[in-house]
Amino acid sequence: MDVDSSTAPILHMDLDAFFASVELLDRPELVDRPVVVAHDSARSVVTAANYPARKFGVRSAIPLSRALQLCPSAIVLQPHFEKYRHYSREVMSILESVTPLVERMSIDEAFMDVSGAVRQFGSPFEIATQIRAEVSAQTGLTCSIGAAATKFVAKLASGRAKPDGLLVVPAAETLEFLHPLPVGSLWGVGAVTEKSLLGRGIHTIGDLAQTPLQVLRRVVGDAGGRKLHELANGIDPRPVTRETIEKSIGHEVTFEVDISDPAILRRELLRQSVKVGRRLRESGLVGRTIAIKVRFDDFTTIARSRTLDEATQVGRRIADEAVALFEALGRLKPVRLIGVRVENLAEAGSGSALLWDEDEDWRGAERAIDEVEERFGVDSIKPASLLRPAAELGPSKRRPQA
DNA sequence: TCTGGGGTCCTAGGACCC
DNA sequence: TCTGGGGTCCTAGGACCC
Repeated sequence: MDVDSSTAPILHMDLDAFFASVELLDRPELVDRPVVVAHDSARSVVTAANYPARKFGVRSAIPLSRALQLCPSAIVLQPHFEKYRHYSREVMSILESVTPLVERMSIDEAFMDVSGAVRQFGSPFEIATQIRAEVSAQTGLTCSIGAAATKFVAKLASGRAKPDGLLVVPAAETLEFLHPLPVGSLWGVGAVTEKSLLGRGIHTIGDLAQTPLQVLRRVVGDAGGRKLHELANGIDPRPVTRETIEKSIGHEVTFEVDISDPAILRRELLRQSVKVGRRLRESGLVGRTIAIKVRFDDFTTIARSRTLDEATQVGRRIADEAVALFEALGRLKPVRLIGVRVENLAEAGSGSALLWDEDEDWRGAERAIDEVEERFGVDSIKPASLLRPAAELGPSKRRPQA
């Protein structure tokens, strides 16, 4: 193929239906059948769907119950995140064998800037072709790659190439490629923004490019307006950069049934705080702001946070703050979701901080929680399962594993 | 149909300082 | 006595992404 990709050195690689594809490596007999990856629970949502399932309108993030209505014959497989991390690492190291300039966006996506690799490996088109072949040979997975002059055009291009495709958008063809696309496909335009843009007669990225900046600012705010205006005109100066330090670490849980007992909610906050503390220590980080999030049965959601004088990585300290924030809420509606997050992160040792070693009393308690989790699984100390005797669970939602 | 869990970024208002 | 503007930090809420 004769494509001039010399002006399209930014690549965006996206693994196709990643979680579902990994599961299907072990279940090749199911590849042509609709398959959905989701936790087997009343309130779970689809985390991945293969292409046969998508034909029925099944997409990730829709409720599993809805997915099974759309496609009653769908086979539901449980997720295995450790496996996904393994395959992700393998694919990322293929990318890094071409250039160190790899920016991981998520477990299944990455940007690369191959400007510095063309002398050794050939044009961006040739590099992308090699990567796709290598990924397939080494993992059995397919991926799609977009190549363009900027990150967000490369990302749009990989989306258009799916599944198992490659699309090059030379710099000179950027606007021609961009302008017919619907506004909703633009990065940063979600359901809410899309609706208000459509309401103003702005349907395509081309429409957006012609909309005065002031109008956009009114719709999506100062920063958002400027961003949208630039993107619609093909401008995106963000460079591909390697990993940066995390900004927050948190955990949250949606209960299978709404919870009103504050003792159960406090215990869940404690469990999550311990996990957050452990992750902070593993990353060598401390955090100064402790935040909780509570979602009620009517789906309204509130957040409360407090910034400490001294950063911490100790589960007990996090739990003390989280529980205090929770207690200050007073009487509550039944709770659907609760979560803990630590923000304002810094490297441990970079300033005044309460470190793990200084809080020995708590070690025993953290170890006890670890042991329970290890022996009985995380679910066994999740409030929902404690509240729901097996008899109440009703007929299993699990599909026959054909 | 009834909405996960991991995050990032932006806005707006108030406190406080100069 | 009243009034200012800029800057920074903190908190709450919400849109968005994968």
